[in-house]
Amino acid sequence: MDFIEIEKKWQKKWKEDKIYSFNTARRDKKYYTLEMFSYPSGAKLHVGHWYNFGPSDSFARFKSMQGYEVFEPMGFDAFGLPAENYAIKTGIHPQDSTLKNIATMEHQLQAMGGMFDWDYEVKTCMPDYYKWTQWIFLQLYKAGLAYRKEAPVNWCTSCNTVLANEQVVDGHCERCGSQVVRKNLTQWFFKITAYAEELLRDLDKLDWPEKTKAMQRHWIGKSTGGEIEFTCESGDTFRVFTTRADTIFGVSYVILAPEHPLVDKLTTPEHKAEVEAYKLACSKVSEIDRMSSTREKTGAFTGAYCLNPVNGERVPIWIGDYVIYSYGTGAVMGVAAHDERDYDFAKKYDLLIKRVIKSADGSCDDLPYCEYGVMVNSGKFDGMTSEEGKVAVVKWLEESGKGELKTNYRLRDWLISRQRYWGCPIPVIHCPHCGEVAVPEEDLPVKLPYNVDFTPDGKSPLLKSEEFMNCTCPKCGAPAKRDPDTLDTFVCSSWYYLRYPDAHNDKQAFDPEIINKMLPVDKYIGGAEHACMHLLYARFFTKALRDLGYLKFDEPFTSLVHQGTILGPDGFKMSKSRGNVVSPDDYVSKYGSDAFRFYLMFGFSYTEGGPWNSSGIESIVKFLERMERLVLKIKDMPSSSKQIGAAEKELLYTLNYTIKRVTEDMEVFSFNTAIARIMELVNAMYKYDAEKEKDGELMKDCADKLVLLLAPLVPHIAEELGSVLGKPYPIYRRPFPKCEEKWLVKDEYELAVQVNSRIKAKIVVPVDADNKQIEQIALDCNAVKDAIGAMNVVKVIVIPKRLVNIVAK
RNA sequence: GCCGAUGUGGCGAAAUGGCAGACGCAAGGGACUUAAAAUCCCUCGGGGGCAACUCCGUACCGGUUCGAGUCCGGUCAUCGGCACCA
Repeated sequence: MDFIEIEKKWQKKWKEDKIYSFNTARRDKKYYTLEMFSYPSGAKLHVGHWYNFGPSDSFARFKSMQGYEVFEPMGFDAFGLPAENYAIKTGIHPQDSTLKNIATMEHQLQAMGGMFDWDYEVKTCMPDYYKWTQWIFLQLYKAGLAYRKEAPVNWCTSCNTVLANEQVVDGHCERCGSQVVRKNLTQWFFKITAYAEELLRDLDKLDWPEKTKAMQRHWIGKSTGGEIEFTCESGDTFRVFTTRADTIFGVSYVILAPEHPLVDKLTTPEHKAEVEAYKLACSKVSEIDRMSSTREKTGAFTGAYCLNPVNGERVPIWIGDYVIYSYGTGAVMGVAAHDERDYDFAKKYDLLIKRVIKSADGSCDDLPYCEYGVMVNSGKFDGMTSEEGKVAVVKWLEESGKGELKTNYRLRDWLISRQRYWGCPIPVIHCPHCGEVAVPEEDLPVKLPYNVDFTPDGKSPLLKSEEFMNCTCPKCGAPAKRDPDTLDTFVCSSWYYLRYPDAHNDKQAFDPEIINKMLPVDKYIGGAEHACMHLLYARFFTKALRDLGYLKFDEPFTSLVHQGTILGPDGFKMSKSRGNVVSPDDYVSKYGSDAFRFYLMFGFSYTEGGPWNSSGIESIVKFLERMERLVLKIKDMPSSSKQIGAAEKELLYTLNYTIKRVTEDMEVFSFNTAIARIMELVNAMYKYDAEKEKDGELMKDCADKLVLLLAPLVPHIAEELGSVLGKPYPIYRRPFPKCEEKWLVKDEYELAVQVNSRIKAKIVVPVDADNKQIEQIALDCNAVKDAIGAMNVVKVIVIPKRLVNIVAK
């Protein structure tokens, strides 16, 4: 069989017959399978795309054969930084390169032979899509979920431009090598923190990998404690967040983040120079480095003091880079005796270390003592446990308005504005009279202009486009300016799954009636690297749009699977710079798309991935040919039938066992074991074929079922074989074989007998034997008797279907 | 650094706490063939033994259990994420 030829043949026919069109009349049987859409940064599909889409498509076909009306759309996440950088380097416009890449990828995806329904394709960079991205932004804006505030960006002083984290290498600009600093700009945010609690709580109802849920939980980072107000000698106040209010009598100093707005005000003239120098140094250190717990703690004294609200002690105010402005209140109290970091800091700068917690049993007197214990040197709280004290202290402070119990989240609001060209324009107008004004919905989309100078020179590229920037205020009609920033591409990808089922609606982002039937997504498949960002943002969008009345469900993705990563043959992540990139095209053109996806499914554990190794693909081709020879041979057999004997029973057992296991394995994306079972079936059929007398009818039934089992995995080959056998077309609409349990029932089975956990014998027992009988058969066995010898049997453990373990001494 | 994961033959990998290595690849041997390819059959973790058999073996150290690749504690190594790559 020429795989390449039959793939062409069936793809042509499938396309002509439009067999993969989603049947909207069967929405009640819908199964929405979604693969994370691709980013068209390279011109071609890479192995990772194949590994995501090929097996997922096989899963979708499996669901289809189970009677579901499968919805499997495809599209492109088309805005983003790489296209812009490519343009800066080559002069090719991002729109041109992106659309060209998309065209190539569409072509390749079609050659893959997936059951994607292209009628629902979306491309996020097209106005008919981003119009609705802007509309959603406006809905969130009107609901108070989008706002502006100052936030730091990576800034290259030489290129005079904002840099993405990936463009910063060891604190220096990847393009020109100069030092990168952090600089504050006014930026747009989505208030995802308003949903922190629900985003955390609803994780419990999702069928997602536990590790992904754990990562989101940590990312959201809920902690309960108290917010406590300190008053400075200058009269200014600030708040600290602490989970250990029980240690407050031991405060040795407080630390503000270097970016804290009070710093400039509080710093005394004699400390000004030192503080300024320290702030500058901090602006050059990345946040990841700042959070490192092994890095030496540094700080600078402001010269100012505040008062400890519980005992009026005079406390020095420092700044230090281990305090992050965006987390909590951007200020912490330092309790040197009971916190590692604070202890190191106090030792280094020779600050007060005062013990206020003792271990409950007095067993540990070393400092720092970071465990819970009993309060001492704490006035009226002496003797109270930490657990009680951390609440009691805050409640006491609450009476004087100086404290409150508070739940804090590590989760920060989502920074969505980018000072870049290739993204979705933000639909806001800045009017000198009216201030911030939302673009009226009827004026959407705010189109991204084509002719824009996007070379980096310190300004948002759109700022340099007169045609784009100048407009009139929708409220007062005065000349006004558009917002020059574009949206983070994660905004575009946070709702595409809502657009797919109603992709061509030009009146609305989506028809609520349709999507409330089509969503949530039943199976979402994509990389684990999205665990915290994309997957959290999409959940946030769903919840926000639900609260705005558009959606009737709480979560976008009921069930989630992460495919693993295919690494280069050297075991490292594929990258051009390493030169270890494997191109799927070479294999696909040589062996065909079926063989290639079959190999991807057989050679790796789907959720693990691993280093690429091409040696197995030839063997896959051999297997497919061996299977084909068998089917064709059976086709020409006489249809004689015969009394069911031992050989037939064995074949029927293997057939039905295979069906059962393949069904279970496909359900959980265990493609490699499903294929292993199918290989066993083929081996069993060959074995039966060697019998002198055989049942032609049985063989034909086996062959038909074999082809059906293979249909999701190698769709073109199965379609061809199905057609050769004279079976109905298309094969993916035929029911998946069902296991007939009666053939799995055996009269007896073998199990192992251990003596002191070492296998000594194999015994055969009747299938209905109870534990007592099994025990007796085991003890009667000669090999077991020899092994026990003169010892006494202490205990016999019988695990039916598994083994017997005899404990003897 | 923090968070999450992974570690099993020469290789890809299987194993609801129950016979480690299913299914394949590679390798070796054999059949068919004038020959080759293709195909088919057998062997295939390591040590010891003529053999029956026996000992060791799932990164490393320890623990729980009749029984641990699997559970618990610790160590090492590798990978993913850490908020402007997506």
